[in-house]
Amino acid sequence: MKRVVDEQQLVADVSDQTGSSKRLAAKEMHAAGLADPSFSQDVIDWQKQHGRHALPWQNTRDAYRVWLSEIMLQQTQVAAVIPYYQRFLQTFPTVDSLADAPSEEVMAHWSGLGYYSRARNLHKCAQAIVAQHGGVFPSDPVVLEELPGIGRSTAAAIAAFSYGTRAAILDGNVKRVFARVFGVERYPGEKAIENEMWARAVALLPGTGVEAYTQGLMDLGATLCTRNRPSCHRCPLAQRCIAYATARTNELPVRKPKKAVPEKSVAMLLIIDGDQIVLEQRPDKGIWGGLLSLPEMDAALQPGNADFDVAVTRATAAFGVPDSVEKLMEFSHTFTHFKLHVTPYRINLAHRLQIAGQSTHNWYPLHRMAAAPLPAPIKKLLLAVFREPDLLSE
DNA sequence: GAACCGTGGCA
DNA sequence: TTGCCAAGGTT
Repeated sequence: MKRVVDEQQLVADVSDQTGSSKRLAAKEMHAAGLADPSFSQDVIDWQKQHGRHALPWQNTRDAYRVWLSEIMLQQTQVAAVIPYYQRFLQTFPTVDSLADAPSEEVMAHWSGLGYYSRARNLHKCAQAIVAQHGGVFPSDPVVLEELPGIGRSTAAAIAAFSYGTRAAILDGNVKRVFARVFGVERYPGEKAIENEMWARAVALLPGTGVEAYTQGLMDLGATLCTRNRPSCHRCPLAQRCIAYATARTNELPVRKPKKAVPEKSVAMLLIIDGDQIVLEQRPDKGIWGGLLSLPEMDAALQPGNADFDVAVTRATAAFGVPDSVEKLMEFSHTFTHFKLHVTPYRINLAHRLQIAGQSTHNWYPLHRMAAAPLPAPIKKLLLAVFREPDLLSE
């Protein structure tokens, strides 16, 4: 009798999009009938036979390696991560070595991978593991989730792969698989839909074998249940998939509602003296946070304009007297949420000042560009200027 | 809830 | 070429 009451309460909890009863609701969903042991069994059987078993971060229970891979793989595809993961691990083989490393070296090893707050949080997290956990990653996802850069899904993945802890992930792969299998008709980014998916993720967990199950869900999403042209004929879940049964794999999951992206413009200065160039440290907040980049200027200023000359003089004052200013080829870089137009100027100095600039601006030798913690498009620009300076002149 | 935070690949 | 997307987390 009480069970019936609980289930009715559960329905209320699930439809209630606010409040702190989400996880309780997720557990209750199990009793409500979302559980289905054959689901996890099908995933596990498929993973063992057809899943991926040779990725660089697999076949280990070293929580440091698992953690590193999970952070790198956030919003990033496997193929892009592999070379970064291998270089990173070679330089920082243990959590202690990473915790002790200088920030600039950590950022340099992340340069080009994007979402740089991940690298800063990674460094902070390594130091927290050493300082607060004796250098050992916790096996409890609730404890892991307290660490910087680790959310609910990443905590579960680390705990499952490192320690076999029975915890549910909910990443882009799982959302896509669930949206199709269960015929979810609304955008999975919506909070209510995401809560519903978390409830399913928890209810569908296997009693044992959470490692193969978790890896299987990821592998299904990455190799069969892809965004375009999914390979349903090879999918172990096809016979229970609503999208497949109704020929709607192309419509599910529902796409994120798109919005117009704003555009910004900026001028960047290549202040050059011999084989050295001025770089500035960007603040942690904002785009390219924590990386080195070029000094910037208002893009509205144009050469020949007096204000332009004033701005250039001011920007270079700490480093020397400008001799020539040459406009280089403009380029654009599109981010997830805005488009940036860049006008680079090459400035040669007539007189290099000996005094050091502020600590945020420093001379860098050109031969160190490739190893510097620079944003990808800026590194590309500087390497191009260094190798083929004439190609970029206007 | 919504905005913010990168980059490279691919259709 | 442009648009869309990929093993999310933080503010």
